[in-house]
Amino acid sequence: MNVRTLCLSILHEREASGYEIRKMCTEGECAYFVEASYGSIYPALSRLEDEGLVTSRVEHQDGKPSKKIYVITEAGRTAFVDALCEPIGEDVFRSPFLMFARFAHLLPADLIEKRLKEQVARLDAKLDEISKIKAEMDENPDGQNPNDQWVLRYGQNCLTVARDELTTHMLELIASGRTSDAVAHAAE
Amino acid sequence: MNVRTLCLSILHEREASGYEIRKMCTEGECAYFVEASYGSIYPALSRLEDEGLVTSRVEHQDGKPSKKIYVITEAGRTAFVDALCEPIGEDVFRSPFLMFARFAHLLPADLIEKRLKEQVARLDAKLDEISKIKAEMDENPDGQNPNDQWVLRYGQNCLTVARDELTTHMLELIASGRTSDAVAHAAE
DNA sequence: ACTTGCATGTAAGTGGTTACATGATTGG
DNA sequence: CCAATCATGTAACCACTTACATGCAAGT
Repeated sequence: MNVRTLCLSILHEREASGYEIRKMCTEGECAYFVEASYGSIYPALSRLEDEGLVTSRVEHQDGKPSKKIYVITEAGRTAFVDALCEPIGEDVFRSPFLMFARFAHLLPADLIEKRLKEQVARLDAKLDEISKIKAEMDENPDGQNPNDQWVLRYGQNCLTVARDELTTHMLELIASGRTSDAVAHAAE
Repeated sequence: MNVRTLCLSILHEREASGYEIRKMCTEGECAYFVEASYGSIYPALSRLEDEGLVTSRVEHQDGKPSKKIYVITEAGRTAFVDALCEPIGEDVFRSPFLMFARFAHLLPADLIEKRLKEQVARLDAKLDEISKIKAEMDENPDGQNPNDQWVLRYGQNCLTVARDELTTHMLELIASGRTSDAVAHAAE
């Protein structure tokens, strides 16, 4: 899932500027399974333009800086569908949290508790975001991507079990941690 | 979760060679949430040695090439615990599969079905691996990491919902796809 | 004869991120 | 007055992957 294909996927649905694409990645409907920074989006877009997969036009706005709006071409649509037909790459799940959990017993119990609560909060925040997007989609269901609901529900369910796992089994991890006595002792 | 910390985490539990560390990442108990290649492990280990966080000894074997076994030092253990105390980085979930699902309606129904089955198979394979590791741990429960069970269950539950989501809602995605008639029509 | 597994390592390439440079406008 | 939002872009850097180089032994 390179940024190039990501841009094509967004432009497949609507025209957009680099700035808008970035926003969609961090806040939009697919925020929880893709991400990209300006430093990768802008070069990707100009490369796509060189290859004729998108075209651009500059739109002047008053009060705001002008923006460069990219539109996908027929060649771009074809290239995107071709990319989708390729075998699907492996999903990547890299979890600093699980690394922490695996070695929690080395740390003081109160730190473990703090980190676990932070993790729950993070999952809740993501779940809230998905709910918000779902609500928005219910409000104006005009000609939108038919599978967005499907993807959103998938994410919601995965995040929900993760959250539930965490809350119901928190205490076990905390209990594995060091008491403040043991930590003080180790420090001697 | 850089490879450096990954190496420290493994060496914290047992001494190992670069080759063995690689195997643990691809097959071992944490295979489903970390990964690393030789090209990153070997340089990381020699850098760790330069910094005095690990030491190494060469072990000659007959019939097999000699191996360089790395052992963590006290400084290494401290550095690792210090790293664990840092705020936990965000979990990364990059999903080419969800990108595919989101745009499945652009593709022929039979291709969608094929890809979905592949994805189920992949999830099943990962679940099998976890079960196998769990079984191994039940067989010889000698002084092993107390939180491995916790992490394994977490992964198992997350993968299981993903699998169940997929199997129960497969047909919706397939139905959104193009019939072979429509595809033939589009090709004209 | 060929592949697989064991074992170490390097060099080139990739696919990004972070930080910087720039600048106008709005809101607190 | 400062921060944030809108908006584009580049350059330096980073962490990692892929492919290559090497070699021996056991299994198929």
